[in-house]
This record gives sequence, structure tokens and C-alpha cells, in this order.
Amino acid sequence: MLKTLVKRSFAKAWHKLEDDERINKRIAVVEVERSSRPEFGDFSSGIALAEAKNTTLSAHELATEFANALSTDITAELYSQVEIAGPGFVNVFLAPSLIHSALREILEMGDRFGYSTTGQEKPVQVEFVSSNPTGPLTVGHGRQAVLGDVLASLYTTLGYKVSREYYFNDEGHQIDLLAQSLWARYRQEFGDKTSIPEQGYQGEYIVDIARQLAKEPGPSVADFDEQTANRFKQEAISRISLMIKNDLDLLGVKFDSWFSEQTLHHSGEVTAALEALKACGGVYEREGAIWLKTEENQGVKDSVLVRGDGRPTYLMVDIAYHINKHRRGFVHVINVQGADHQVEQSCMRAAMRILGYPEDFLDYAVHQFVSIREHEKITRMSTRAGKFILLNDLLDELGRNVVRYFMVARKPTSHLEFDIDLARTQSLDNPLYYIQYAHTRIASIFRRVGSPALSPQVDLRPLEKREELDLIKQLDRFPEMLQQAAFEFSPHLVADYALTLARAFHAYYDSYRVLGDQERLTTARLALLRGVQIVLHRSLQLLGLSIPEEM
RNA sequence: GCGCCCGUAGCUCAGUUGGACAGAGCAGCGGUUUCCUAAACCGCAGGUCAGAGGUUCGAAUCCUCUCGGGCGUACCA
Repeated sequence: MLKTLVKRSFAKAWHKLEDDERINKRIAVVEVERSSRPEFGDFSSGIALAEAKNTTLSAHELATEFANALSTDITAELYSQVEIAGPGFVNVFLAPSLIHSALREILEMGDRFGYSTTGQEKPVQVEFVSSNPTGPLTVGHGRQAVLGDVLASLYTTLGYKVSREYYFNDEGHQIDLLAQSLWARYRQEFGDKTSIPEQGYQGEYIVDIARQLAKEPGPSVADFDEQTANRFKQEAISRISLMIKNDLDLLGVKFDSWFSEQTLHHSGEVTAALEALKACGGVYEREGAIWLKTEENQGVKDSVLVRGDGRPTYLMVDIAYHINKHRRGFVHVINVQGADHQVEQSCMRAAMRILGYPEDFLDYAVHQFVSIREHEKITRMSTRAGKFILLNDLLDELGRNVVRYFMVARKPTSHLEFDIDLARTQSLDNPLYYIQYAHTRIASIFRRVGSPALSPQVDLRPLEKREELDLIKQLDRFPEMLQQAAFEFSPHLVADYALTLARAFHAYYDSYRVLGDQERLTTARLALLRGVQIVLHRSLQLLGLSIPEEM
């Protein structure tokens, strides 16, 4: 990577200066950044500006000294030029031969380009969606599904051993309500007037399931005794789970494991978790309930773990779940959640502190909600008010690729306004197709020349146009971008990057002909296109989008 | 009231961790095709980065306050 090389060179040059008595200042890291505009070179450093006050020199004098020290690397063919600009920035222009070496590296790596060993195969879990099996997924869940999926892919690329998990809340009050709702609908199939409980589930899908159950052979069940309640609970859960899994399948999201809340109750892990918290002095009793000491542990607000009637709260069970995760050996657990769970997050972090887990064990990738805009009308999602759009309907209408792209292209912490009209009627201007089309154009050229094998040793010197060198520098940035996208939980950077790369490619394609009669030039340009193709392919793959050869 | 997120072009959003004259897509206007896929390219127009202070050599970015929007503040899950 070019930045690594430049960084090394800058550090070396700076350390030469440190012996100068006028400077005499050791600093750990010499910051290097990519220049914001072409006239400022490829990389620049503002170190002279920042450090001048610690020396007897002015910023400009210090910059001059630094630039002099750097210029020995011109002869080493690292830079073509070193400049001082503005109040004391030092800008370097990379030598073409160095830029060519970056492309050579990409050709050598091929499809492995962008992968790294940063993660050292450490086990990481990404838990996401985890929607209650009380109904089908909404578009909000869809956003989370795509974010979690891409985040998991990013961590895999960085060399972590990633496991995607879905936590099923298949126990508790909501599930009981679900069973009662299903029972009521079931009785209605037999002409009964049984009504759905207050706060029960009204959705049509419950009627469908009831209808299926009513058609099954055997005597109809007339009493809602414990056995019946249990049976309807399991029927509801298993059938709704299937709907959820089907939706996720359509979205192209696959999980490695489905964790059932029920198992935590049955195995005694909930009780054990409470004991563990007690042993660490993390709980107290008040008004007949057991509370977690959240506030003492940097949390927002204490909350109930065990109710007055002895039943554990959702939080209690969730803590048991996280103890389970820890026991399974994950060094890092990333929970993808909506913005409405902040209190729970704060409690969970407090619980982890009480139990003495490392600070970086648990992390939350938080995202804002989705609203749908259609015919100038904005619909906010609200399950309670029965106002929500199903993920399934959106997928039906727009297809996996478009839905995934729109869900991931926005910064997670920003509210996502999903413009259906745009996604629908203006699909030809959709950025997704723009990116895919770039890949298609390259594939078409390679089809024409019969996909030649391009050795990394190919002579790249004919690549001397500004656009060509710029494209290579773009490609070189890919691994850095991936790290940032993963560690900052910002998968949208990948979408953004792919769009920028596609734009640079389309402009290049229109200005220069790749296939010409000068063989050396053609071969070099094909090598460049191979590089672009590799990176576009990797980007689309990470986002879970299809990679068309033709459009 | 308190806590978290957000406020950037007509609309939807980026902004490389504090850098040098603020960027894209869409919408608007005007151009480009005997040539590797025009689902493309080029140009024009469009912004007091919500507002006011502060820190800094340097702020859309960090701090404080104000205004505006979303979410939360359950012995629900």
C-alpha cells in the first residue's frame, strides 16, 4: 500500500531532523494524509504547522527542513516532487513507477486483494435482526439485516473468524400473547366468537396460520389449557420463524446460528447469571424486585432484573445470553441494534463491567430508523400503530439488489428515507446500476480479447496519463477503506467507494481507448482494467450485490 | 426535565477522524455517438455547512449555549 510506504519515508525523514538542536523533539507518529486536491500532491503532512511551536523555527522553516530531508527519496524514485505549500504543508507527488508498483501488487493478489490478517482468526460474533418471532420482518429489520450482513463480511475480509447469529425471543409475555391471538383466530375458524386479547396480535398472517391449523386432521381443541397454550406457542413460533427465514433468504442474508431464548431458561443459565451478578455485588433489592446497579457502573439508569413476582425481565435473560456468548469464546461481540435500545445497551455494558469482562468485549452498531416515502408522503414505521411496510413487499417490488443497495448506501446513524418512487421509476439512474455497468463494460472488453492471462510482471510504463495514475491510486485506497468501514461500523463507505471508482472508470473509458494497435499500451491498459475489475468485483461481493458480466 | 442521534445545494445524502478555494446523485439548463455496451461522458447553474460564542496556526468536523427534527426515558420484548 502506498500510504504505508509514504508513512515510513516521512517517519524516517522526520527522525533525521530530531537530532537538530533547533528542533530536538521526538514524536511518536508522523501523520500522513491523502491530499484533498491534486495540486497538493498525493500525500501531505501538516506536521511542520503543528510542531513549529515546539521548536525555535517558524512553521515555514521547519517545513523547509522537513522537505529537504524528504527529497533524498526523490532519487530513490519514491517521489517525483516534494513541495512546501501554504503556511507550511509539505506535499509529495508520487513517482509513476511507485504508483505502477501498487497496481502490480493488486494483480498479484487478485481476488485476495483487500483481505488482511489483522483479525488473526479471532472469533467475532455479529448478532443482528433478532426480531421477535411474532410477525414478519418490516423494512426496518431489512436495514438491520443488510448492515449486519455487510459488517460481518467486512470483518471476515479483515481476517476475523465471524459468526452471524440471530437471537430468537421465543419466550415471555409477547409470545404468550401471540399464542392467545392464534388460539382466538383458530376458534374463529370454527365459528366461535373468541376475541383476540387486548394488546394481542392483529395481523392477517395470524389468520392464515389459524386457517392452516384448523384444516389439520384431528379433533378441534376447545379449551385453552396449558398443553394447548404450549402447542399454539410452538406452532406460531415455528411458522413465523419460517416466514422470517424466507424473507432473509430473499434478501440474501444467511445466519450461522439461530439462538433460542428458551434454551437459556431450560438450561438454568438465567438463574446462574443472576447468581454471578450477585457474587460480584452488582445487584440489590428494592420494592420486592431485584435491580441491576447500572448507575454505579457508568450506565444511565438502574433497571429491574427480577420482577416482584419472581419472573426474570428481558434484560436478565439477555445478560445470561451474553454470558453464554462469552463462554463460547468470542473475543468481540457486535450487536446491531436500532436507536430505540439505548437504555438496554447502557445496562448491558454495565452488566459486562460488573462481571469483569474486557471493555472491548461488547460493542453496539447502532442504526437509525427507516421511513418510506411514496407519492410525496412519508410513512414512519411503527409496529404498535400497525403502520409498517413489510420487507417482503419491498423485495417483491424492487428485488434484492436494489433493496440491499439503498439500505447500505446511507450512514447507519442517519435516518434513512427510502424513496420508493425513485427506486421504482428512475431505476435507470440508480447508482447501483451505474456501478454494475462499470463492471460490465470491463467484462465486455475482456470477452472481446479472450480474457488474456496478465502477468504481474507486465510492463506498466505506458500507463502515464493522469487518469490512469489516479485510477491506480483509487484502487490502492481500497484496503484502508475496508478497515475504516469495519471498525467504524460504516458499511456505507464501501458503497460510496464503489460509486467513486465507477465514476472514475466511466470517465476514463470515454476518454481513452483500451484496445488499440500499440500492443504495449493495450496490454498495460488491460492490466489496469483488470485491477479495476478486481476491486469492483470485491466491492459488489462485500455488499452482497450481483456482479453482472452483461447488462 | 434528562439521555442518545441528527440538522450540509431545490430533493436524498457523502465529507478520508482538525487541514489549504465545501463534494456526489437526482431534479433543471446546454452539449457529445461512423470507435471497446450512451444504463455512459463533458459543461453550466445551485450552499452564511441551522444560529451564536469558544478552543486552535487552521473548524462542516472538537467544546458550550440557543433553535428545529427523530428516538428513548416500562417490574414490554
